[in-house]
Amino acid sequence: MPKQYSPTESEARWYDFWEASGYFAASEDPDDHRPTYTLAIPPPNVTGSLHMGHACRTTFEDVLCRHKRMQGYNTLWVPGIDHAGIATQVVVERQLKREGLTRHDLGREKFIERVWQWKEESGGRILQQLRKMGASCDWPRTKFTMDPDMVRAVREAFVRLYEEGLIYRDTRLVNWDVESQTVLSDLEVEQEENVEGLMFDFAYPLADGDGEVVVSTTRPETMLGDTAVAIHPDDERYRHLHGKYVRHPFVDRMIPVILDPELVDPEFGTGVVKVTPAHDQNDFATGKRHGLEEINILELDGTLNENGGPFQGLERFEARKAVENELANLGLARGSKKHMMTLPRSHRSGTIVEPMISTQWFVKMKPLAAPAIKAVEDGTIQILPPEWSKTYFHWLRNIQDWCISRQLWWGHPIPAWYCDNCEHVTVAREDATACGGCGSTSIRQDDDVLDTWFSSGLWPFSTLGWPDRTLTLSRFYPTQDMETGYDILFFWVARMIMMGLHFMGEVPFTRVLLAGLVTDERGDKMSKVKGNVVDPLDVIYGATGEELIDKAEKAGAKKAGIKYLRTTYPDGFVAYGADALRMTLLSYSTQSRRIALSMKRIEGYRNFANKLWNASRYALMRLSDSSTQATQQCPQPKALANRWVLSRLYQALDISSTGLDAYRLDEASGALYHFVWDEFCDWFLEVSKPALDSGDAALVQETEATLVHALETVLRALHPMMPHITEEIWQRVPKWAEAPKSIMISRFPSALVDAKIDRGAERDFEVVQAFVGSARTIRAEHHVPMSQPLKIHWHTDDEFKRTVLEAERSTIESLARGEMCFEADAAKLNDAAAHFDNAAVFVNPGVRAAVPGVIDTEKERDRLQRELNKVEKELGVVEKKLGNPSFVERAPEAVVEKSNRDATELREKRERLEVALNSL
RNA sequence: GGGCGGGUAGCUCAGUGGUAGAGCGCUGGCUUUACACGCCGGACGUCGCAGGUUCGACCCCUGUCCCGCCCA
Repeated sequence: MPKQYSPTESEARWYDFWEASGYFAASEDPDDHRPTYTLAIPPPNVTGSLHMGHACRTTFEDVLCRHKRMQGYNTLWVPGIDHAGIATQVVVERQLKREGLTRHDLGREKFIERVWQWKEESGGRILQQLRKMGASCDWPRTKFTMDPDMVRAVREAFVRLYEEGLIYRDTRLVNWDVESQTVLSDLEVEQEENVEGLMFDFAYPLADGDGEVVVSTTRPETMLGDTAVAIHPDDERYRHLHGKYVRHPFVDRMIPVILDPELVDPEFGTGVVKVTPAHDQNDFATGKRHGLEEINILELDGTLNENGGPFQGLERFEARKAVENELANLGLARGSKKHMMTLPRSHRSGTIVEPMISTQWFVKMKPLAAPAIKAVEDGTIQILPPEWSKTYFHWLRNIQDWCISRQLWWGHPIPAWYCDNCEHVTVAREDATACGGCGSTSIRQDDDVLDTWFSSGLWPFSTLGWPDRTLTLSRFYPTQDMETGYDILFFWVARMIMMGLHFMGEVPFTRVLLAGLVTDERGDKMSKVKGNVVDPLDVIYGATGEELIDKAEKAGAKKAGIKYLRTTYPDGFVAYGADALRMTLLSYSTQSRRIALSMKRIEGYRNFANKLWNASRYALMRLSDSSTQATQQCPQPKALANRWVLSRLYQALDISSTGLDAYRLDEASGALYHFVWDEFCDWFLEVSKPALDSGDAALVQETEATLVHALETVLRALHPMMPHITEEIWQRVPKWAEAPKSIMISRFPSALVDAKIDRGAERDFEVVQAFVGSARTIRAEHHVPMSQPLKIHWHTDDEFKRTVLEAERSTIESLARGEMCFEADAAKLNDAAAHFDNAAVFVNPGVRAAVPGVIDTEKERDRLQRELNKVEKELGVVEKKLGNPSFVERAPEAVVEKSNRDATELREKRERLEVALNSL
């Protein structure tokens, strides 16, 4: 085994081995009666390429699946990809653009063919990348949301909802993306806040006689669609306008003055509001209340239509300018001022969204939402972290109907056909050939496709065979955990719950785990433009600084982004490996919403992997000449260090299991990390050296048994988190005869068995650790080289401690590099200076020692003074507490008792230190 | 405007009603034959601010200021 663990080759080798061995596959065997554990992957976009968000989710999900699998569950992790409507269409359109073509040049059919072709070639690359993370998905079951069986599920869902009256077609004000030329759901619109805009004032002349009313708007061009001006009914200033009309200056239209207490805030602006029902949410509602005409002024591409009068054909922002100028020419402009506002932008294209009147398909949400609310209220579904339940409830309780049609070509076509001869709309599972109303064959299918999230909403059951009642479905549905980012709680999670309850009559999963968003080290969102995207594959395989910059530039990073990259990662990354990345991401997996990924932290876990590797090297070297094998039963050693390490091992396993069960993967991984490094390596391996060299056959045997058991066990416990390196090592560990072929199908170490926690051993070993620690401090402070052994004169009045220290003498002498010498006469240590030449002293609870021949008086004085200060400070706190009568009266007895013990111990220590200081 | 989350060591983050923790960084030393991706030491925090509850608060409550996110 080489000195350094190199992950790259090893990870690939073991991954291939697992996959080829079929270990990722869930069992369909009817005689397999193991409980099931199912987790459906949040299907990444087919256009996607692995980013830290995926890496993070994949790691959590893989840990959960591997853990359950090792615990004996028939585990199914369903992989898949999402067709991602707009995102994909945009990618392919961009390709066409490079060839000088648009999708219209190809036509719908050819275009869709082209998308499929692209999907076959490069789509789904992300699934290969998930493998690099170690994902143990059941790959042969991979689903694509446009696969034929998914199409069937989507159609079934649509038709059923339609038949139940939950899907309807209606004219609404929708969010129109003029660039992508499609409607967007409310969730797909982002609000850009605090944009400085211009509030423009202009006057409408009264139709009869003199006078005018002044209105304000940030979108002057919309006045072309105004069909009313509104005032508050109680506004005395405008009482004279009741029942009057104003004249539109550009189009021949009389506009009524209406009274509306809901729309108008008399305090705001002039107290008069222009009403454009076809292009503003509030105005639309107002229009409905007053029966106003809805005049659409825009073409689908954002230019003005025939209702724009003289402005027809202008692009919307040009039209804005032109309207302003023309109003000024007519003397109707009344000035403008800066105004902070919020702009609605398209999630995808980034363009400013226009509210437009349009006929679209909707899903009635209230009836679907009610059971979904209940499921979380009554605990059928648990959301973690629990704070998110509030957000979930708030959204569902105020839910609006869901606009599901999209004016795209790529997606699930809406299974609705319109008849040329009658009004009937035919909605059918199979492609319709004739009108369901009049039988005419002159029908055409709806041009639109469904919102991508419509198919994703069915994911937990469509992937298992629905609408057929398959065995797979009955066996693996409902799934258990749904792990995903909180950013799609509404988009996806809530909709899956609603759809699952509606179509399956059962929740799709019982627990929702919401992970935070991965950001760069500064806490900024990763974005290609900012150049701060850390590619998980670069972390796994390494990349030079130039490669990082090159990649960022190609992705369109701005100068500042490149600069950030250059200064933050000048040397790029070495190959840290997937296991190190996984551990890092796990260590962040807390309640926090932000995961500011730090490269140094990844390096730390890479070092941990190496530590584990070298500890194993040591263990295997030491075992090489012996027949010792790992056993499934815990050995029963006699030596203190052996008993201690096993006790600590099972303690760590307990914490780790508790963490896993509570989805606190940071705690689960942390417990094992600290056990391996701080206890197994730093103490146990060091103690094992003299033990294995002792020549005492019994001691050697039990130490070997303990060593291999602890190593083999902790490897299994670590496997869900660091699958590759644990397999690499585990394969080399000598094991019991019927050991499985892979660690990933071995049994997860069961946590706590009380008998294995050895309190006595832990307490005794702590005495040893304290003694060794003190001796080491003296050596370090006085710069005594390792080549110079210490002589440690010690004394204790505590029989137990004396027994322990005597028994562990050889261990301590080896660890501290010194010779222990018990002084029966305690007085000698009280006045160490008189009895030992140039002695440094240390004080442990109940134990004192003098180390002659090392002293540098100044340094010793410093060290003792520092220690004394610390003791006095602590003692001050404790004494103050004990001096408070209400504390003694009211605090729990155990707390008071402990304080008393602490005080006694501290006083003794203070006294010893003072004596030592004075004798210097 | 409403809601949610966060403000703890230089940095990134844990944390508990009973004397503040980790990793990295900093710092002193060390070829201790598993590991320098290491070992042994050391320094470093009035736990955002102000009140309150409590014998005791970083932790609970109220207010307040910053930062971030979501919704309108």
